[in-house]
Amino acid sequence: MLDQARDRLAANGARLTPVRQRTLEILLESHRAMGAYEVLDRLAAEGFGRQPPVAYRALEFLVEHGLAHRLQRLNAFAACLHPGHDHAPAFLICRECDMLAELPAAPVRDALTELAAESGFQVERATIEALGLCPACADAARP
Amino acid sequence: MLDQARDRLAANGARLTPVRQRTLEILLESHRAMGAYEVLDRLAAEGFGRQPPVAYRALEFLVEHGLAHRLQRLNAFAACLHPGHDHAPAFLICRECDMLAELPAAPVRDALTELAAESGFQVERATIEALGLCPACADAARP
DNA sequence: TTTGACTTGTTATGATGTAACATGAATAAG
DNA sequence: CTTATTCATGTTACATCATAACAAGTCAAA
Repeated sequence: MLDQARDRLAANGARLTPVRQRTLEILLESHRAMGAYEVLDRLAAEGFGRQPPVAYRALEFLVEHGLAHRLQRLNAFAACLHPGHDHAPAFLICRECDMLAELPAAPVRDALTELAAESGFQVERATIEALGLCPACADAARP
Repeated sequence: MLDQARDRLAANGARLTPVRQRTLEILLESHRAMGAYEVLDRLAAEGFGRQPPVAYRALEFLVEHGLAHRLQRLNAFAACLHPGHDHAPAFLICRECDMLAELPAAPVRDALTELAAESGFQVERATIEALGLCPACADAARP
């Protein structure tokens, strides 16, 4: 896995330095979603730097090169535009103006639940969010 | 909209107090995704408390009662289990053990992109994450 | 009208993330 | 080989997001 990673990086002119490699190893070994500070603790314990940017930079690098993923958690709020029905919509968030749209996403959600069930995973809550351009900002961006 | 909200709450034995109502109004007026501290600034400027819990409590209340949504952002990392193909999988995250699974989600993603396109929204990146129980933890939970 | 549940506010702290700068290592140009 | 340049790593300091624990006030019902 590491050799494979090194090759991919070399092809892109990027290097798998010690911190980066160790960071990747830590993620691979854990097989879990890890917070940046958890990774940082491990790195620091092994003699690497103990300040947040050390971990964040290594992680960002791995994500940039397709060797790791960044997962999500809570961070912003918006009024529900269609209260009343028990709904769990998908969100469209404009990266320019932060405009928010809610999309009925029951089919998408059901597909996901079913797909997960095939591997024995019980979905309790699903997050479906898209980042992109709303019609207005897409128009404004066009010449 | 507010009357409707008040009715819904009354039916549940919950009250739309001034802070809560104003918080909902702020979200509704903005039509955007807002950070909790942004909401807090508005509340404080209007004579409500100026400490974080004031906003977080009101927001949490609205979310609990289906009047607002909580959106997401970056917060955790995991090794990519299938590097190489240009892929943007869905994630299954076990809430018990943080185990992570990647699911090929191209169909789900395409459905979302198409659905969004119907309202003129251009999807650039989509986040599909499910929280629930992995098979092992589901077994452990069973008696 | 007093009890008890709930609401609002506070202080304090924890958790997450980034900007800006100094130093050191690797690579490429001469 | 040596120098110049780029890239990596580490630091300090700070910005942003979130919650725990407690005190005081409000409201409805017994």
